[in-house]
Amino acid sequence: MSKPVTLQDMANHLGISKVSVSKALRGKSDIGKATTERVLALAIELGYRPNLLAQKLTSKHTRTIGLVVPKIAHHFLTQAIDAIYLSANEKNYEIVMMVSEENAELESKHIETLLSMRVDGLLVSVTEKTSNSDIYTKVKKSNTPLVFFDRVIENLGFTCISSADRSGSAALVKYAIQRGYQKIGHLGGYQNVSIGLHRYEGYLDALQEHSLPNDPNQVVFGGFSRADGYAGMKKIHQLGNLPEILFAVTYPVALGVLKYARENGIHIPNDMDLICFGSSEYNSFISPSITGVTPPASEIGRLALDSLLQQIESPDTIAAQNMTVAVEINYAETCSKHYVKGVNH
Amino acid sequence: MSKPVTLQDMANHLGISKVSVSKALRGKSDIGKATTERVLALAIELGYRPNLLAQKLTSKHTRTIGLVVPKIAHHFLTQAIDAIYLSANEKNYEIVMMVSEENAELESKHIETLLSMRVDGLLVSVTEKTSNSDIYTKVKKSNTPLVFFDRVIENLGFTCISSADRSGSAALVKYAIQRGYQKIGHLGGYQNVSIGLHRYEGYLDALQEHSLPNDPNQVVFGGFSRADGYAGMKKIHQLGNLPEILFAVTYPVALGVLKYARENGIHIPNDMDLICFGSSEYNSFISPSITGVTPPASEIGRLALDSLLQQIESPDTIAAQNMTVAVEINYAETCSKHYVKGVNH
DNA sequence: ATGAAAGCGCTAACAG
DNA sequence: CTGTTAGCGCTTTCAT
Repeated sequence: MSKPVTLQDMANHLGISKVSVSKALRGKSDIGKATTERVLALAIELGYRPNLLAQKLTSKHTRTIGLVVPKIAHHFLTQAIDAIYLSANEKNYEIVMMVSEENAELESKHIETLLSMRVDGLLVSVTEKTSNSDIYTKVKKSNTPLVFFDRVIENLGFTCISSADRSGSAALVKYAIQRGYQKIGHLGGYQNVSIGLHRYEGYLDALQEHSLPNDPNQVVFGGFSRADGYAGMKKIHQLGNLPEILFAVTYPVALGVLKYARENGIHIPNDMDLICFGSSEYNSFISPSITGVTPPASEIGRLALDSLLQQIESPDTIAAQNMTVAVEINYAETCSKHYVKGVNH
Repeated sequence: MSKPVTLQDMANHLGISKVSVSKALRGKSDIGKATTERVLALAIELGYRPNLLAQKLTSKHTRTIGLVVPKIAHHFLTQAIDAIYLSANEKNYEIVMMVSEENAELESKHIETLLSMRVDGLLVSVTEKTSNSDIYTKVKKSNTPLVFFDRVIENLGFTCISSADRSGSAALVKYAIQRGYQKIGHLGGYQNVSIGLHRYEGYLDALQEHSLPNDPNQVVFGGFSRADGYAGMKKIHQLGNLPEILFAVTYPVALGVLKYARENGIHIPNDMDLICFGSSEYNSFISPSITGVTPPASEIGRLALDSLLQQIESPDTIAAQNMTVAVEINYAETCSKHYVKGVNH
């Protein structure tokens, strides 16, 4: 194992001190031009590679930011992560990503590790089950800036960047109502998770605004995965009395609904129609393609990073600003059964 | 900014030396039980968090492995990455992932950075365009173990783990032939990329085995994305003379074909049929769902990591073993037009 | 323009 | 059982 070349090695070669080598390498103006050039040449010749660990140990900032996500095989997150990496790269920050696998304990452990690595800041999207916020208290104590994105925890004193879950859901459901649907069901997410709660609230807002009854029998809560959608739809089916249209809390949940429906002879959109919060890059290929509201994942990722960097680089500016990013309805094959004059797009 | 607690801080508090604190924290047996407990208690009280940078600088291994991928929003890679993270976590290694964005220069830069971080090993899937292998020569010189996975570069002396691109493609195309298709086209990938080349070779193998002519007019090469599939299909269409079935080098390419076909009144599978290498978790929802061959992404990820860790942990064992993982045909709606007795599954 | 000294936080080696 | 010394590779400060 050929040991990596160090500053001292180069200093020995050139018969100068390692301090001079260090300075030359960093182009400090107080080193002779000739010396600088000799150093640079030798560095290339020897394949010198600075030891980032040592550098970071020395300097007070690490230019590293920690990213914690519940999983990566998830359309929204994948896109957001992509944007974060891209953006970080431009700004010369390194990202260390850890995956919590929807496991709250692992999430804590990862955050601890990241703090131990002395990251300059943290970007986190919480698990479905995070309830205990001890770890976040620790983060606060450590004085490390943190920004929540997508699945956020409010009121902990950290910036939260998420999609306009409530107003977006309301807009979507209102659209369905205008389209002529009256009996609207909801397959909701866990209510202790921000997106679960807010999307449900938006659903209620829309019903209320149009003075439609809120029938608890038309609402089932569960998780955010395809399996949850399947199970939820099963419940609704077994209750008898299908809604005219069902609002699913996420795209995977909607797919689960589609699957259950297909297997049980429920025709979508004829027997029951479907809308959801979220989408997929493959939506236009899916049959029926699902009308829904799409959160701007990349933008959320980028905003979260920007906000974090701002907090890192100018810690004295104003405190945490929450931010909500508008969503857009994207029209597809579902939710188009009832044509209503003037509302068709 | 409250400075993090250090060993020295704790030593001062307790009136002992920092070495004792360090030992106590790590449960070394040569420290008194009483002292150990006092240290542990204080550590919790003060919220001591070891500085990983310092630890890693000291110890010769960092238990960190670098992962370089061309992008993350890609079904296969997403799954493989997932498996790698999961597996690494179990084995107590940290993953530092960097995204090359299909950019060879960025790829080199990332690898340099990772080497500077003194990762114990590297896992890389190369970009579509990687041609210059200088950086890999440097990696060799640095004596850092590296394993290529999925998109690999052979003959550089590194272990390569990939799916059985050639035999899998051949098997798929042979299946189509048995099914009765004769005029088989190919939308191939760049031939300087391992998967592009091998899948094309497999296609040729199948034709040859069945003594079918290899008509260059039925083959178009390009990239691996949906846009490439769209463009490729356009070319084939403009050539007139559609194949009976088209073998697409990747799933996204197949989707591009689907899109072009839909927009141009070509009905799949009636006017032309389609098969591809790869799949998506959404395939069963897509219309028509595409018959193809699915590489075991998770397994490849896991194998790559295992192989790397083995090289890291016992460097003296035998050299790089390439490995190819068998793929399975997954039957869907395409490639089922010609029913042939005894071949239907 | 150059370098000696000190220190970042931690651990290994050796003494006592 | 506990502590001293030395050093990981680098940078900052302060002489020269």
